[in-house]
Amino acid sequence: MARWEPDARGRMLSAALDLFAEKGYDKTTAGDIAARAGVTERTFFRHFADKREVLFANPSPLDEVVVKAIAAADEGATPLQMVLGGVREAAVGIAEARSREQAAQRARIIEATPALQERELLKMAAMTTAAQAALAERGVGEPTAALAAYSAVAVFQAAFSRWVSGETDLALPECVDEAAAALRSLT
Amino acid sequence: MARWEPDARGRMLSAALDLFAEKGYDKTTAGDIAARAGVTERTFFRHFADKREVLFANPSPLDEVVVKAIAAADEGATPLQMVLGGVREAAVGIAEARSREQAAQRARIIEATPALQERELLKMAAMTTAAQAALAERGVGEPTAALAAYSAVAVFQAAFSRWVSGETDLALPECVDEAAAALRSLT
DNA sequence: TCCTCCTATGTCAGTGACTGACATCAACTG
DNA sequence: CAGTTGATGTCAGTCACTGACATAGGAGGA
Repeated sequence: MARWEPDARGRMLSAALDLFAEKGYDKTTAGDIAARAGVTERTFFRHFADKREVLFANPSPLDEVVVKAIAAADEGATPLQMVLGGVREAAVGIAEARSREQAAQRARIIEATPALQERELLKMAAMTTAAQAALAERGVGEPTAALAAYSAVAVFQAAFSRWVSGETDLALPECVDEAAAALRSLT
Repeated sequence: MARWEPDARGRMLSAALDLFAEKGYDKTTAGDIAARAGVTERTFFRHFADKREVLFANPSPLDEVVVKAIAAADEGATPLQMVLGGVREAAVGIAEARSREQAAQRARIIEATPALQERELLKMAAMTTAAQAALAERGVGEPTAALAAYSAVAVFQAAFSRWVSGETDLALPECVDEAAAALRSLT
């Protein structure tokens, strides 16, 4: 028999979600999460760099997915198409990992907490920077790369918030397509 | 004679800048800043909501400037022109309040510290949201308002980073014009 | 002039996020 | 079977921040 119950990380992940939904992020201490997961606070901080990260821990970070997709994109594609393709794949990954309801609950928690919004913005900025670098790798020049990355991330955010809102029956990747079309129709 | 030296806030502001530049943000405690300014830590937190805010405390927040400019914009202007006008005025305000060297030092500190990047992103997001709302007030419809606000803020960021980089002799407002032109030339 | 309220600050105790150092012990490895 | 490893526990410590209460100039009125 193992010395400890397996999957401490998974238990902490769901304990955190539950507690944040029950009491709110601010009123939940790291110790609360650890206790519900049956570990100590110290163990919590060994798995997550800080309390916020428990909400942003992804098995396959979006940056990586986007970067790989850009590297693998068709030669003939425009820069914007390359990033949008990457963003779409990230969307597929998210939809596989979480149900819409789970994503919505997470979004509600983040929306209620400025500290979490900051972290989300940082992740999005990281995605933008990564996409920009990946475009550069493909030979895209500088004003274009930045703008394309920035716009595609904007599309992703718009699509995600629409998907989560429940105003549409579309799946997340289709929401990305829809938002990308909206972007095109502005030029 | 006054009970305390006047302008405690101003002293804390410059003490913070100095210490961050000397030792770095992380190794500077709120108590250090307070001590150098000749006040107590408690007083520091009465003036600034948190340690990061000391770097983001603006006499006239950018949001307000942008919102006012959008409200006062010409009837005939396009949404993007309205926001760009607001962003340009914000640029004028910044250039009046700080020298380029001061802005560059601040930018260096922020760039070295993820926690500060998060806060900056939050401020930019707030500016975007405010601009979006101001556009709505002027009757601009929804997909357009969001995109225009988002793009104009992107222009602002590009302009600011170019101004601070020292690669150009242009003043900040002219950098905004330049970045806006670059945006136009993409469509 | 004296009294009173107001305001900016000081003082102090407390909570919670995180960190470093060290101990423990099942499981693996040879 | 002895040694090593890895995930965890334990504990003490630092620092960001907060609430409650005390203090004393200064402004304004009686």
